[in-house]
Amino acid sequence: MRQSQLFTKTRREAPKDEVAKNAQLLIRAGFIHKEMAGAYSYLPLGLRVLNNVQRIIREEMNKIGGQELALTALQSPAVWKKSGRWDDEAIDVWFKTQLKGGGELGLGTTHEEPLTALMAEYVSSYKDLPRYVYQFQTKFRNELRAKSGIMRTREFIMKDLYSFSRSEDEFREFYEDCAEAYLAIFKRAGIGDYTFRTFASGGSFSKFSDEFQALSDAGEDTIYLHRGKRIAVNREVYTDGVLAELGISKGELEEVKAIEVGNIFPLGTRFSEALGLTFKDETGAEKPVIMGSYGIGPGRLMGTIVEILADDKGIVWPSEVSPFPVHLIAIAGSNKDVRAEADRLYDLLKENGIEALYDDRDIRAGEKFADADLIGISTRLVVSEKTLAEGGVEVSSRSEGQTAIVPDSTIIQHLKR
RNA sequence: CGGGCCGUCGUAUAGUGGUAGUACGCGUGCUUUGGGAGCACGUAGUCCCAGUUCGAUUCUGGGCGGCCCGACCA
Repeated sequence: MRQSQLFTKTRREAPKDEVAKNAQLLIRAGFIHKEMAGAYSYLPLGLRVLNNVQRIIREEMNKIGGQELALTALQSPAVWKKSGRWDDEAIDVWFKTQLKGGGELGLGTTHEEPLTALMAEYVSSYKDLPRYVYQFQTKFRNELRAKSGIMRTREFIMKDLYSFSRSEDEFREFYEDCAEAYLAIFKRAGIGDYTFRTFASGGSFSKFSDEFQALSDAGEDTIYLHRGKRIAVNREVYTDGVLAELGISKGELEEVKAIEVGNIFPLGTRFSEALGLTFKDETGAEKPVIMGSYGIGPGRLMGTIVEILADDKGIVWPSEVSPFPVHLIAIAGSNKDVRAEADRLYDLLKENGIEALYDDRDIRAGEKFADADLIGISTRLVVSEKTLAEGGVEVSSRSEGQTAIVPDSTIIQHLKR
């Protein structure tokens, strides 16, 4: 896309009401727009990143047998009353409203109840299991305090997958598969080196759960980390008993701040029993389905990437999530040859299926470079009088910085490598 | 929900009980053109409602909104 046509603009300064690095940079670069506290719109560049994050997650979920669907955000109280979670005592972040004709309605905070009820219509035999179902859905949570930019908002998209298994062993097997898939996701999203599977509390549903914690001072959580063994423990379950179980001791652990980018946990039969999701086993006995729940917030993951990888000049997107694979910059001034060569290159990239953000604007070089650094597209191509004279294109990566002149006859090969 | 701080052009800031200033942005023109250019002219603002006052952007009260710390966070 031609940058001259992009409706967003970069800003030199961050708005004073944002302190979080992720929000400051994403707003300055034109990726997001704050509508109100805890609610951000995604602008063209931001949406492209969000879609890339979701694509990675979708691919990895499909690999382990996930089936995608989309449940509604509007929630009927009926199913929640069955599980006892309609009560504000049970879930205090409900956004509730009324129908015109009378009757209550909730905006989904999570989707265990409706999906369990839905599955009950289709699952009746052991032959119908196991099943793994997920969605990307907007969640609404009336947080007392939204904070940290896009990390903790009142409206956000969540990938939530639910597993439906016949036995504890079958559940366990998928649980571990999913943990592996999560690590693959965070690796592809560029924060693999910083992200650790972390032993955590199971809250009200089970004894334990696993969080995926990305090391960052911007994090809300404190974890105790054994880097060598890549084992981590959330502070909330940092007890001698847990450490003994994991075979580690306090002395070998470091205390670090981290962002929870994913969480997987067993649900047992808590919801299947409440909502009548059962199956008949081989002997004809009726049994409740064993469930698990697996969440990742794509928006929070996007914010985490910014928090961890950004430098003093701006955002640094890993190639798989970069809004465009290539940022093509023309330093033309009034030189028509440079302009023509940049146009030609832009078309060439397009013909080869490489989408570029093409900075064809009539502004000075310094401003283009500053904007490119801020926006953070992973690969930069520069065309100028200098590169024209050298018979090539200047290529550099946002993360590493060094530049190289690549002959324009081999540029496509070079980029596809 | 407890505590604290804060609302001034689009953005960031200064200032005042009596005509609201600066920078960036935006517009026009000329010059400039590989790291956020220069000059000139122009554009645009005191969150809302009361109260005090001759007069409130400034003081007082209320409202709305925002941020931070804590609590909370399947």
